[in-house]
Amino acid sequence: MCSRTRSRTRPGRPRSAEADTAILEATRAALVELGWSRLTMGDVATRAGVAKTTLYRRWNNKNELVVDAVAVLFDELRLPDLGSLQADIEDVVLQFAALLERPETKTALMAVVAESTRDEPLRERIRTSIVDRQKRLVLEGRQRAQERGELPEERDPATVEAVDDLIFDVVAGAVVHRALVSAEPVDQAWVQRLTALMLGGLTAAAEL
Amino acid sequence: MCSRTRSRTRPGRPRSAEADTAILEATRAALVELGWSRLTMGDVATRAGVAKTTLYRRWNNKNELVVDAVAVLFDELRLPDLGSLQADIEDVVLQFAALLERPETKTALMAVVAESTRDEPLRERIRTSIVDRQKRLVLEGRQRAQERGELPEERDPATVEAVDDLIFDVVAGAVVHRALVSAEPVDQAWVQRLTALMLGGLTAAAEL
Amino acid sequence: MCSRTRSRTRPGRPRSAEADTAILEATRAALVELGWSRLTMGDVATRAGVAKTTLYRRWNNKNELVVDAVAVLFDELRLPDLGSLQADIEDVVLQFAALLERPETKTALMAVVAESTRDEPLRERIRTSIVDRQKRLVLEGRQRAQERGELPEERDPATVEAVDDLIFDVVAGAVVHRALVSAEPVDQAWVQRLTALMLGGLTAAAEL
Amino acid sequence: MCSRTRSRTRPGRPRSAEADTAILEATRAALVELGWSRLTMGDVATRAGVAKTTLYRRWNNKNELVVDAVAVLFDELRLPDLGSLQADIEDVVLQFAALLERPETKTALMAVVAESTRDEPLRERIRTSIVDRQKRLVLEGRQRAQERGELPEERDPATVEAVDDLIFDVVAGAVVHRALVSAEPVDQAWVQRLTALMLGGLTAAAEL
DNA sequence: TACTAAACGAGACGGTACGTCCCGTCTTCGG
DNA sequence: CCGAAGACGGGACGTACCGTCTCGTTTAGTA
Repeated sequence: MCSRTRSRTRPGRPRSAEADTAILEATRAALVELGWSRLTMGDVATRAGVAKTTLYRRWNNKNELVVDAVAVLFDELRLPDLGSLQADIEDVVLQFAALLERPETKTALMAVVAESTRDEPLRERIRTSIVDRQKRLVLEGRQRAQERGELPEERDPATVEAVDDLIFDVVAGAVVHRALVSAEPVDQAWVQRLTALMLGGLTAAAEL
Repeated sequence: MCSRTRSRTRPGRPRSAEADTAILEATRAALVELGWSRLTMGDVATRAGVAKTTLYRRWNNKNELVVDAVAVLFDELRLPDLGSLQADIEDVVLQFAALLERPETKTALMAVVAESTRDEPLRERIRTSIVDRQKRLVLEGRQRAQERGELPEERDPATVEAVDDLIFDVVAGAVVHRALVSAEPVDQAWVQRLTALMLGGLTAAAEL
Repeated sequence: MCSRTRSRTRPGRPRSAEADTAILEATRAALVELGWSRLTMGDVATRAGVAKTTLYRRWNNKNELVVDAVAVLFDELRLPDLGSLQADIEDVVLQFAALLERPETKTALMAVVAESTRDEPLRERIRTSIVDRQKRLVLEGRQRAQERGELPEERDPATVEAVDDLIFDVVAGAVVHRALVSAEPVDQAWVQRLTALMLGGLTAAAEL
Repeated sequence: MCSRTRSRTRPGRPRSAEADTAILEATRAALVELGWSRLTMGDVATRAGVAKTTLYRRWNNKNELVVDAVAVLFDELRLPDLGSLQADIEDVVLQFAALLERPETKTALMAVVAESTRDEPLRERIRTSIVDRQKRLVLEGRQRAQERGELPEERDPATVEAVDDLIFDVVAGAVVHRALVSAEPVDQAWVQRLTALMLGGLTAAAEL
């Protein structure tokens, strides 16, 4: 009945919380300096002042470690309230672009996604640690826009979710593609065009 | 007669053309079976019935080899003429999605893009071998739509190019993101929504 | 009354005697199954149902543990009284050979001796736990033979000790070398030859 | 018919002979400094200016490497001709004792013998590389002694071999046991006693 | 009966070496 | 000069144990 039942305190020496944070910080530092492919577990361990075994006790491989190390950066994204949906979106897209410019994300993100095509647990970890967590931005933005009357209310919840997902893929995908594949700057002008295209599409679709 | 002749037929044994195609095929086969990260140069050489030296004589490293092996697949994309822009786009997007579903592209594409963030020559090779070659689809589609009157004529060439680039990043980015990051199916329904969003946005923008 | 009492019964929980015997038994079992080099402290601890800490509280390292685990086996050697020195020696040599055939001694003995060449405390432990304890057999045998008149009395105690030591090294060394280095069977015929050689040499020497 | 049939010249780059000798020398140096148990493959490779893989390409493990490194030292043993069998034996036993005192053999020999109890290929390697090669000393000694008339001729070849083997085990075993187990000096006095014991035994046995 | 102090199990820790895999280069021979 | 074969120096991998440590939990004798 009381909560003491489940795994009160595990026997043995508890894991060091300091080690966790030191490792994640070291991983980000190594990503900045070396990039994904030159990052090694041994180097991360040395930077963190930790034994290699301590890394492997917590993460099965380099990919999962890097996902966790990078995931936290995405939580910094904030949807501002600048008065209009267009402005809010432009701001958060620029935040996202700035994040993708950081060397620790730029190289790591694509690499783990590439690996995830062959690694189901990794894909799941990416989804829960990064993707799903950032969908909140789309959800928030749409809800606020509807309250403001900038977007029409859509009743069918399945349609709502489908549109949210579409927006997420379009915005995130376009920014990533622009930044990493096309290797062109994600500047204010481009962001304005992207946002206009998308909002135009949304309202046009709603009027049908 | 002049000294240029030596470049016409160099002395010694000429390079085997068969080796080239065997290597690229072997690379694709290895990608299918092993994925990017487990693919090794030695394995490709063995599959191709070729010595490792022969690989390195033609490509500097694994990344460039894989780009060349995969690039040719993208040339299969064709913009059909189904009568309406909407239908044409939906068709080519589905072709692109099918291409991304193939294991040899799925795993390789993101990986080389990831590497390219730290490797300028590789980025250049990706751009010329893959990216720029596929922009033709956007160009073709827009021109044909304008001829049909489905899209308004835009006079300023800089704007034209900017919009073409935007469309390319949006469509390619969205599909890639949907397929590889969100790991959701790129099915007819989703493609219709994407196309509608985009065309809606384009016409809305043009009316301003 | 005086402060020496604290050494009689130390405060705190006393060490478990069961643990001691369980550990030594587990060590022998592990030697049988795995041999010296694959035996690990963690494995012994698990077999004994004991924590690794408990091992290290009692023995400084693997070598000392193994010496203690094996030493007790040597105490089983008994010099029988079969009526003649030749017969007595043959019997005890065969006992010794049988002991060396057991997998827990075969693999462990040479290994700890090898380690002892670089580890003075270990050498001392081997000497006191094994070597010196078995010299009793030579001493007993010689004394009994002299009482029986099978060997002449030697007066000089230094010579006596030197000869005892020589016999010990010759017999033990020959058996070990035959069994482990030459890897030939220590059978009745060989033991007879060895014993005859030695007794012949001893009487020949005494006649000089 | 011609000798070219068997493996004339294998394809590919041939193995470096310099690497072989450098590795064996480095192994002996490491044995001197570190002893058997602290010797590591990586360290040997570094000393030899060679990659670890080069070691593993030639030897399966540390044990086999050490056997080969040490074996050559035993070939230095020479049976001198000092006029009498007793003197010859004493001399070669002292050579053997001196060899066993060298740090590279002292620690390594027992260790590989210990390992060989669980490793049949290793035992075979020890036998062919070391043991059988040194039996020549016994053979030579006996033959010369018979020519000189110091030992009676024995006709039965099986008996001859059995006695040769016995002598080998007795002498080698006694010296090793004295030096490494008893850890007492193998000095002139002790060697004289050992030789006398053995020769006495041999002649006594022959007279029966 | 409670206190105290050591022993206990469990298991995380920093560290070292392992033996393997692959890299990209080189050295040989034969075509 | 090309190509196969394969050895080379190098570097990272992920694993296995080492011997130590830090927990919370017994288990005595003592107060």
